[in-house]
Order: sequence, then C-alpha cells, then structure tokens
Amino acid sequence: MSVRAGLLALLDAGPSHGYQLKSEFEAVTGGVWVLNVGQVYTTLDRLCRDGLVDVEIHTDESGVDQKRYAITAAGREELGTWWDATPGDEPPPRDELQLKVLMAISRGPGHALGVITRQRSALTALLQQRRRDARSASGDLAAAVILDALITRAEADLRWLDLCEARLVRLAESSTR
Amino acid sequence: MSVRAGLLALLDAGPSHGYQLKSEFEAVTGGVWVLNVGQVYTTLDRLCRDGLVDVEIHTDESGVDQKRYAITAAGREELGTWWDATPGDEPPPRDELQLKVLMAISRGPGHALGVITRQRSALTALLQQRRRDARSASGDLAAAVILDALITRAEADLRWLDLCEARLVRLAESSTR
DNA sequence: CGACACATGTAACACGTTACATGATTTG
DNA sequence: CAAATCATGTAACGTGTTACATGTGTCG
Repeated sequence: MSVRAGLLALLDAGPSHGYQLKSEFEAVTGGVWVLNVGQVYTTLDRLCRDGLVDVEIHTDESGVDQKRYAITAAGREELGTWWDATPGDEPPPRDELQLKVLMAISRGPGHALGVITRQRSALTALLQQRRRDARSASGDLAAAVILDALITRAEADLRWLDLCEARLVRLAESSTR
Repeated sequence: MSVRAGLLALLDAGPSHGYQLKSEFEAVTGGVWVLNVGQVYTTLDRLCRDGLVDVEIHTDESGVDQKRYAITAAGREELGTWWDATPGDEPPPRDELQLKVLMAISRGPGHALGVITRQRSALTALLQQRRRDARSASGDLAAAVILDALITRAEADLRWLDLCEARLVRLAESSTR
C-alpha cells in the first residue's frame, strides 16, 4: 500500500501528473526509494478505478495534452484513515533479516551463529556507509530524516543480533552443563 | 519472497506436506507471523513450477493420500544464496511509519509534528504490550527471539521519532530567528 | 544531430492474500 | 453427534515491478 498511499498523500497537496509525482515521491523520500515511472501510472489507474482520484486532460498553452490527477473527497477520506492508522492493529510486516535468523535457529544453533555473524558484519558495513551518506546529506531534510531512520534501524538490528547470539550461547552453556 | 524462502528453508530440514509446513512456519516465527494455509499451497505450486521443490504422493498405511514436498538440488542452491544474501545490495524496503513521517514533513512541519506525536503514543503502547508478551513467552525460544526483535525495533523507531521532532523544532527555531 | 530529460502508457508477471469448497479424523 | 483439527486445493483479486513502445522538447 506504500506507493498507493504515498501518491495519495502527494496529490493532497494539489493536482499533478504522473511524471511529476514520480519525481516528488523520490524527492520526498530523499532518493532512497526509487520508483519506476510505469508503476506510478498503473497505481494512478487503480486509484481512479477506486474513485480516490480524478483525471482531467489539461491542454497547456503549447497545445500539448497532459493528464492531471486530482484527489477526490473519497480519496481524502482514505488518506485521513491512513494518517491515523497505527501499527499494533496488524501483525508486524515480515522482515527478511528476522525471518532468516528465526529459520536459522530452527535449523540448529550452529547454523544460526554462522548466519548471525555474517549478517552482523554486512550490517556493520552498511551502517558505516550510511553514516557517511548522512554526513554528506545534511543539507537535504528529507534525506537526513530517512538516513536517520535507516541508521537507527541498523543499530537496532545489530543490537538484536547480539541479543540472539547471547541467547544461543546461554542455551548452549546450560545444556552442556 | 518471505513465504517462499521460509518454506524452502523448512523443507531443507526434510520433506513435509502443506499443512505441516504452515504449522512449522508459525511455530518457528513464534506465532507472530500467521500464514493462511491456502497460501502455503499456492507458494508450493510456484516452487514446483520453478523446479525448486518436488512433489511425491505418499500413500500412508491407512490408504490416505498425502502429498510430500521435497527440496531439489536447485532449491538448495537458491536457499544457499538466500542465507548468504545481505541488505545493502538492494534499496531498503519501504516502511509504513517512515513513509508516513516523510510525507507528513513534505506537507509541512505542523502536520508532521502531529503525526509524530500520534505515532509515538501508539508505538509506546505497543512497546509496553510487547514487553509484557516477552515476559510471558520466556519459555519459547522462537517467541522470545522475535519479540526481542520487535521490541528493539520499536525502541529504535521511538528514538527516530524523537530525532525527527528535534530536527523539525531546530528548523522552526532557525527560521523564526 | 544525438543524447537526455520530460511525459504517457501497456502487457506481463511475481508474490501475497483471502474466501470458498471438500473431505477425513479425532475428541469432548 | 457435533465441533475442532487435520489436510488439500482453487479462483479471484490486490499490489509491486519491470520491460517495452512511443513521442516531445531541449541543450550541447
């Protein structure tokens, strides 16, 4: 629902056309979430189909046809429920790293420790890269904010990997003794 | 790809059938990620189609037909690349909370502060709930591990919301002065 | 002129998800 | 016996994603 909701949110600031929406989406997300233009059009079609958005052909001065998409009342209502929605109502989204570690644990502690070690070193590298990115992106608010998010998450995931390892080690010790 | 990879990982421990796989998936993920049985069968079909899994009709003692799915060599190879895959190769998955805050910021700091406040209070409640869940799930390793993950993430998200707020406040101050 | 950004779209496919239908077996 | 659990599956739909086709305008 992310693309859908994102486009709806952008359209709430005023009518726009497909290509523009793609650029705005990428600008707002600090260039981190790239969008294939095609997807903007397919998603806009679906929003029209659902009555959340209206299309209007807007012939500009030079006689070129451009489609302008505008949010409808129904669209504004759905957007409102999106703003207000909070996690906790639904099961947390499945996460690749979490799933991988859980599956590894079910395969046996040995396998799990290997996976944890590898993921940790990759995550550490990624974290450093993102800290560098953050330093060079301090001018752009959107980029700074999303990089904050990615960094905070990566730090949390690293802490979690440590916790998992500790749990596994403790388990191994208690079963050996 | 989560369900697909998860089933493949479970099948790597030995052949099994659909219903069993559903139960195992839920057990391994501490009951946090519920799976509709139907999806197991559709996903297994697709794994067969792609040659990663073989089906074999296994007639048990009482004459009841059961299908047993087994991972193939190709399946083991794909699973291997899954274990080794790390983030950083791909753009981070789009996250609902992150997107919401970014979109809110693009709508204006006022709107963003409201969204942040509301999400923070919901997240705080969710975090407390999960800490309670964690205390009562200490016996089940899988549940304990996934709850660790959800708790660590929630804490990180809360910190991030604070960071966002601080950035917005700083921005407002510097523009007023 | 050629490359590049702007601009619109379609067809095809992937995965996730649910609702529904069907039947056997087990258990209170 | 009735309800729950075990067990298998299909049809339909939703979103995300890409590859491709097409055309205009602009700038070096």
